[in-house]
Amino acid sequence: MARKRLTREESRDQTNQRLLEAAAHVIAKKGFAAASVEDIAAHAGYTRGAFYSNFKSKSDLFIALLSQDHQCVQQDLQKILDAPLSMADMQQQISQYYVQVYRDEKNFILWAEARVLALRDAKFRARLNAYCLEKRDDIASIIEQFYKLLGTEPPAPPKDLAFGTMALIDGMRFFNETIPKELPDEAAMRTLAVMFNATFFK
Amino acid sequence: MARKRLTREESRDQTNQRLLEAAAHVIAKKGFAAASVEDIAAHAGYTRGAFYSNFKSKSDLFIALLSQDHQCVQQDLQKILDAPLSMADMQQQISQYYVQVYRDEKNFILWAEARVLALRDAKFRARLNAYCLEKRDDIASIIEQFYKLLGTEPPAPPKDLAFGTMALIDGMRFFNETIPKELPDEAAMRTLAVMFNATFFK
DNA sequence: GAATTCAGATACATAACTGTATTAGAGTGC
DNA sequence: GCACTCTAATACAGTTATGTATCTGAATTC
Repeated sequence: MARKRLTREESRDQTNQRLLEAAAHVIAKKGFAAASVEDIAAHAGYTRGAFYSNFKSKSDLFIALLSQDHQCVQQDLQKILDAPLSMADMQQQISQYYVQVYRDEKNFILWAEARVLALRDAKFRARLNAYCLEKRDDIASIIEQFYKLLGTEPPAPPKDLAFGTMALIDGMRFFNETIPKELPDEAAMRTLAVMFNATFFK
Repeated sequence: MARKRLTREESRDQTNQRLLEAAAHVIAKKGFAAASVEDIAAHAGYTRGAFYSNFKSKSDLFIALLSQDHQCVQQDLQKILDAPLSMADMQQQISQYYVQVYRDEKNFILWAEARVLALRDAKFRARLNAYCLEKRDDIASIIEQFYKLLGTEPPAPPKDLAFGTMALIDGMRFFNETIPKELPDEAAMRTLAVMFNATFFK
């Protein structure tokens, strides 16, 4: 099993990526504030030296992490959104969205953490708001497209309805994550479907 | 201005209350993890000694704080919920609920923080879930009452619809709090009204 | 009013984290 | 293969937190 000798750039990228992965893990587990730079570096198999040589600060790293995840998710979602829309799959699209926005529990926790951070930290808030608005606009454009197809007027500005959609999805996901016994997957999905059907097909 | 001489119990209660208020302030400002016991005690005008003589730990204090706020909010909400229901005020009740669940920004942040903590800490989760279910059941019972009045079947189990209601309200509040420019109060309320009307009056 | 008890202050012993400055060692270019 | 340049390790100095153990003074009890 000959290990390839890495060039500087490859090696640096590898370290960078490992630090990001470690950060995702440690932050999801302990929370952003409680996750020390040392923790993260050690979990990636490095020391603090490596950390500071790759990132300016812990915030910096977290933003890089979120940014990477956001790009990744947006790409996946784009596929859903790009598919030509028929009224029948609206509902299916929504549940697909629900499933895909946060790929797994870890990512969900990461973004929940980030949102809370954003309440306090203006720099974070600016970043997250940008991502949030990207998503909102994507969804708003689906909604517009949908009502054009339907030939009727939307019951509220599409952008606001998009916020509503995101709010509902995020909120239900939260309950589903913290009280799965009371709100299992199927119940969450069914309720989402009922509420979205009602508001969009009314 | 003669200051009343306090009995031991009065004095202790006062300290306790001051620590709780200080904690609310400091935790909302810095976050639970970053708020040190020293911070909190100092902000209340005491030293750490006072803190440890009143609470077992920081978690302990936070739970006491949340518990107190929950009781308080539940009382207020009970008044809304106890008012006899007519179909016409359903919508008004909901926007009143929206306004009252978190009395101000500070409380909103506190609960957001708590929810994230709950994702990691089982003890916290148990507490918050209990509060959450109390609210859900209150809302579910309004919904039931409402459909009885209407003489029709609800489109989904009232308890699930209640989760949906809470999810939507919390989620919208979050956007309204972090991107007020994009989702001002009126837009948030109007969208909530549209979505709730659709699902409940469909 | 002396003895006691309890709230809260102070002192202490540790532990952990931060960021920088310096150093070692492995890629790179001539 | 020698000088150089970068990545990551190490050493260091300083800060901030934790919880306990002990002490003090004001309330309480008799």
